[in-house]
Amino acid sequence: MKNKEIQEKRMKGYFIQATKDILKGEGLKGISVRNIADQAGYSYATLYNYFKDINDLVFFCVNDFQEECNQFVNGQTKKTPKGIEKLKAVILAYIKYFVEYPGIFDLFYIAKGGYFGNKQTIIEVINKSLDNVCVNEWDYCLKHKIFQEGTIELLKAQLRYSVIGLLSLYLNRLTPKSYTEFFKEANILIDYQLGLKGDISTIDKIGAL
Amino acid sequence: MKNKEIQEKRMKGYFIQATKDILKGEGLKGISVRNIADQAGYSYATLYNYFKDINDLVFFCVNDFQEECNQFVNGQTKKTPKGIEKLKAVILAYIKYFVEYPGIFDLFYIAKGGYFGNKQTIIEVINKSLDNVCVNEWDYCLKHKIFQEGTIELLKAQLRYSVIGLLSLYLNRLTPKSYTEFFKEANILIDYQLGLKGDISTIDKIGAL
DNA sequence: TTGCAATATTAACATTGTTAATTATATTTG
DNA sequence: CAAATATAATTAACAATGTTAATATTGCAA
Repeated sequence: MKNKEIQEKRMKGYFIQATKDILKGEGLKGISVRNIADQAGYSYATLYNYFKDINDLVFFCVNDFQEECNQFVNGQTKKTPKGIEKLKAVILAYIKYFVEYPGIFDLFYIAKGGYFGNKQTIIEVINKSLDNVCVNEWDYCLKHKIFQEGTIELLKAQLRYSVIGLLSLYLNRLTPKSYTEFFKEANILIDYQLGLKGDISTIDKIGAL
Repeated sequence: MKNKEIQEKRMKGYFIQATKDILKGEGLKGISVRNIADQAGYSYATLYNYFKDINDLVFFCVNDFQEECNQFVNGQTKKTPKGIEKLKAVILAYIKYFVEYPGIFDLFYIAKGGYFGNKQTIIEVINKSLDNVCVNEWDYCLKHKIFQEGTIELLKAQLRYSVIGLLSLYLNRLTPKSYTEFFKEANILIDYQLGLKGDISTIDKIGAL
């Protein structure tokens, strides 16, 4: 009974790994049952012994990618000293992660979840994705009274939405046209929202500076 | 020679109308060559006599929908007196339009443009979509010095991105779960960004209130 | 080793976009 | 007006997709 479970987990792992590789490489458009099965070294129908359908499989990757994203952001920002500037650096690193892997952005924010009303946990992960990456920084801001608690909630929401929108337009609509422009736009936006670069935005922030 | 053009335009119109009807009804997932052709009263292959491929056809709808959106917003807000409150009302109406027609949101912001590097004009329409809807209000704000010019550009960008992000999460990920919650969230967000509801956000806005 | 249960594979189907071959329609010309 | 030609629409066909059913293979217990 235990062996069975181990083997099943292993098999699932092969398919999930194959799916992740494809997503990071070719992106969502490279995803197909046959492609995944090929990459995993099995026949396409075998996949259906372990996953209800292809969406079931694909959305298994979300947790892993969120974890990877966290580590990526950590690596990029661990030397940055705590504070608003670090918060900004974390958000920019988060953005960079998805620019590097647009397929993962599609998976998180673009692909239709459709009928995974059951997979509420995965939706939760996606919804809290940016907050999750920033959690330590927000805590720091709260502890050091850089922002008021209510303001933090507003900023979280605002950043969550605008980061998604920014990435959507860039990855989907090539607007701005170059990465340089895009990155500058991201900087301006975050600076403005966090009250950096002389553009003092809220009374909270006036107190903080 | 002229007849030919008229007829061709008419034929294109039939397919475009069919596509628009499907997008407004079933949404993007209802779009298929055979479905469109059925609705238009022709065979599926006939479509290829008038459009290079299905994307070519679909993206023809963008202009019409943007126009329709403008009128929708106008109808919803024409009695609102000019000023920041009207700007807010316009943005909310814009959001409502896409909630009513999620398929159009998909078309504008979610569907992959992929290889329409040529269709730059359409990307432009999409990118300027919200600015376009708000143009009169921004003019009013500028003329009446409600915001400084630089601030307006920042606010435009910020609103553009966050509205797209907000709609993405709601329409794609059912977050927030109910329309009521979603609408409240939208209100809070816009209030905060525009400095309404006592949450004075920028020095500009302090001057304006 | 034989028989059974679990698992993997091939075959098959329906649906997609797209192209080629064919038929029907319109237009031009004698 | 009738025949020839050009134009436009349709059907047939193909490759790729997701998914299921039928078949083959494997691993294990008696």
